[in-house]
Amino acid sequence: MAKLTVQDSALAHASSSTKLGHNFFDRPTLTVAQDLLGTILVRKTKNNLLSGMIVETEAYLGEDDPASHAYGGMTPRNKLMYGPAGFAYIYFIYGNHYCLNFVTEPEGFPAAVLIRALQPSTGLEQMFVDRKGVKSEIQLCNGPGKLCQAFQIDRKLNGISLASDRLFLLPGNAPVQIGNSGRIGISQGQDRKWRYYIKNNPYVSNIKGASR
DNA sequence: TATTGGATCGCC
DNA sequence: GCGATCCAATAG
Repeated sequence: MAKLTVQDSALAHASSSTKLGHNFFDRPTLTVAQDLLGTILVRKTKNNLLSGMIVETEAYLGEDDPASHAYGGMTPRNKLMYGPAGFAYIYFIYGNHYCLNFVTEPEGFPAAVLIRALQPSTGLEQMFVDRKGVKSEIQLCNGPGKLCQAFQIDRKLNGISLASDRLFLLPGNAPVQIGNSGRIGISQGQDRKWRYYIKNNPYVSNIKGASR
């Protein structure tokens, strides 16, 4: 592992009291999606410590949201969305990529927040290895599939608790300016402007036509 | 069992 | 702009 800075060491030894806990996630999903902006995602593997600031999220909310996996009711795949808040829901998409979500709201109500982009802060050297071919920091985590590749997140972590030491969140350091828009890559539900991002942050995913 | 299309990405 | 590539969900 690369040498750690003082700040990285603090991440590595984050106590359970500093992590965002169940009561952070067990709230209205649109609130959580916005409050996640500026928080720090931490990933620990056997050999690596990785972290980054969340700069873009999307909310998927209820069985009547036509863009949600929970649209039309519970299935084996979306079952986690109905479970208690504070767990990771990770799925495989388009035959190539994983997407990371955090389950929100009380048990029984299906909802989650998709993490769409991060500003990487720890472990960039390893991220460049895993994101083969990427040239600039900007491209490491500026998309939901990209950040899963950079953070070594796949189906093995599906259902993991965010109180675990392998994947957790720390509070942000400063308030952020929030913008919003329709969600990306969906064919229905564009009337719900449930994508949130940090204004003027260069690590937000670059989608043609999406507002900045 | 077969078919369809997807909360994406990277190359053309 | 389009193909890759796998799998969940649904229909038959």
